[in-house]
Amino acid sequence: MWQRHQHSQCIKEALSKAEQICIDHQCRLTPIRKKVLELIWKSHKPIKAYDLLAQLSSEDFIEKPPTVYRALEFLIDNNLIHRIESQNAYIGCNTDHETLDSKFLICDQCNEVEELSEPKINKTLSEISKKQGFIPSLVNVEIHGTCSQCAQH
Amino acid sequence: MWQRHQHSQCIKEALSKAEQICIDHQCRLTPIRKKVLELIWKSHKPIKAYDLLAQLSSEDFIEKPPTVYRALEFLIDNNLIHRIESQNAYIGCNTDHETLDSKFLICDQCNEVEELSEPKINKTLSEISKKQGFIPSLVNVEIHGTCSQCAQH
DNA sequence: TTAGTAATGTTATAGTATAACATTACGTAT
DNA sequence: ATACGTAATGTTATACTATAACATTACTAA
Ligand SMILES: [Zn+2]
Ligand SMILES: [Zn+2]
Ligand SMILES: [Zn+2]
Ligand SMILES: [Zn+2]
Repeated sequence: MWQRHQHSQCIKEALSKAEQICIDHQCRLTPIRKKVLELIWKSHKPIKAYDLLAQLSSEDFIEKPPTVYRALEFLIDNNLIHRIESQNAYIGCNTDHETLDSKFLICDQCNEVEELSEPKINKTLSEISKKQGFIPSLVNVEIHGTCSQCAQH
Repeated sequence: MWQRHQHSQCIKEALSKAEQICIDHQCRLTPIRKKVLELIWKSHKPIKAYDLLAQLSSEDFIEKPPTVYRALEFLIDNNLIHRIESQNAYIGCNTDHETLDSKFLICDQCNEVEELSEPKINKTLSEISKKQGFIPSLVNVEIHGTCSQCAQH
């Protein structure tokens, strides 16, 4: 799914994107929010709220559930991360969003997740919604299966 | 989303479909499973596991979580119901499935849910998966928004 | 029968998330 | 600088969702 890559670069980019978005949205990337975002970006696999909690507590951060859930909520609201509904887990956002949508390929073998940004999906879904007189505000697509890496082995 | 209709008909159809599927799949629609399916079909809104539990306990059924979760698992495995991931809730299946997919329009106003069966969605998603070398096994689509009924008011 | 499997009963606990209220930090107007 | 309002975090408690593990019962088919 992902070629091996300098992953620290991903984190750096995610953080600077976050800084920019916070400027645009007039909100603050506080230490907790930043730390949670970093932890989430440590891999391309979804991470669970209580795993984040555990990692936070091993550093100098408060380790109570509301802390991490608030940070997650903030990051989700600003499209910096997404929730993988089928796993109760969270992953960094890898695309730019014009609409509220999150669309993923989820490998059930290696558990890596890739975000899809094909406008064609949104277009198809939006057309079908309209045909039913339904006005969509938020789209979530989760496709489980086997990624190309895992399929080769 | 739904025209007013004789809803008892929905339940009847759901039950007879379930009977048939159990014959085909060589499994049993036991009293508990049947009761849970009926309770789910009482509306076109998703229902939560613990709400089912409460309703079961008011009748002569055992009211422990494993009971209802087992019934839900059975019904899901046989494509008789689906789980709405964004709500931790369950709803009756309204379509015939060739593949493992569940696709829904979810009205955030009235909370009614309509299952989509457009093959076009599956086709689009499957094409895009393939382009990435991804082999899909299960698709979940949840579109939140406002249904046509609610949009008129 | 009887053995094997499927389904359910039962107890306990794991895992996920939020309510409610107190406190602190920050931005801004005076 | 001070005071004020708001945003963010701290804290405690609890609600909500789901499964593990093992015992018992029901069904099926030699
Ligand atoms: Zn994204
Ligand atoms: Zn994989
Ligand atoms: Zn269905
Ligand atoms: Zn509606």
